Amino acid sequence: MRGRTVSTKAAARHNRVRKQHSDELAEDYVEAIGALLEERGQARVTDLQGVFGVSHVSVIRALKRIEERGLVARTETGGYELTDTGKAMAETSAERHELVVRFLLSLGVSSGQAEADAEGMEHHLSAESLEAMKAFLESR
Amino acid sequence: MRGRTVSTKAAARHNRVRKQHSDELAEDYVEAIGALLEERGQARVTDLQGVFGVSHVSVIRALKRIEERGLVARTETGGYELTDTGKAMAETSAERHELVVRFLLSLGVSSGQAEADAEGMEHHLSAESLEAMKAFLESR
DNA sequence: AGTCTGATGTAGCCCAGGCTACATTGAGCG
DNA sequence: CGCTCAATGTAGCCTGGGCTACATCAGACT
Repeated sequence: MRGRTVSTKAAARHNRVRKQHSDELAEDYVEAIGALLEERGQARVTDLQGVFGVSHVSVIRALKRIEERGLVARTETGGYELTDTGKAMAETSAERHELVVRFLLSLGVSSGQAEADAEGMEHHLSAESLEAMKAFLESR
Repeated sequence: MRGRTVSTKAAARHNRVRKQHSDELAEDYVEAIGALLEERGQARVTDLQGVFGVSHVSVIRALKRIEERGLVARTETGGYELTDTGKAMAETSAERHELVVRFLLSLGVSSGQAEADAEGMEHHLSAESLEAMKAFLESR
């Protein structure tokens, strides 16, 4: 039942997961900004504060770091827009999210739970696993 | 293709994911300690340092927090053992890990990648999704 | 006994992601 | 014109998870 080995490979995996965590926030932000731009035509600090349920200060600081990474930029009107890199990331992110949700739904998971689980999982799936999920969806 | 709504529910999900992250380390530690105890009969700071590839200081601090949460306890000989709560968590954790790996393998994901992805995903799956995966495995 | 080495622990630093409390700024309105 | 209020920004603090550098401490081996 157990079979897992306490190997040195665990260290590499552990590091990979930590790195993924540091990317999650950036992905969540570009995804949210992309959605806000589509729905409301603008993405401001206050909007994002509402989305994530954190203080406006946390939003500002997060945006600063994400701006430094070249994913978003300020507009003249005080809002935020996505750079090309940001747009690409938002698109991939949204597609991946959709895929994971559809996959979970096809397994019989309820809609709300599929959304919630996808939110957590989506940053930890390799291209290989995503392809496998896609193939599975197409094969049914 | 998009369809996602920037709802207030996003805030709740976001918070849930953050909480999961704070639990991940604890789960990883009890899981590793469980495996070490099985394989070597002891779990010391140095062993865990090797497992996770971090400094012994990080291990000590993590263990301190985990000890405060009642998951592990010091042995007379200087090592660590699992409390009943810790044992239960380690067991669930290991079973869940196994399940996720088997599930990914059954989708056709390669063994190494399944291991790696499971490591990241396993902390973000609800009981409902895990059940769905189990059902899927049994139905084939 | 003395020394050397591995394991453990402490002090103190960094960064990210939270927070509250306090400024500033600008738009709308009486 | 001036007031108010919402949005934004700054200062400064907390926690968790990293780190290096420096102390112990115990056992092994001359």
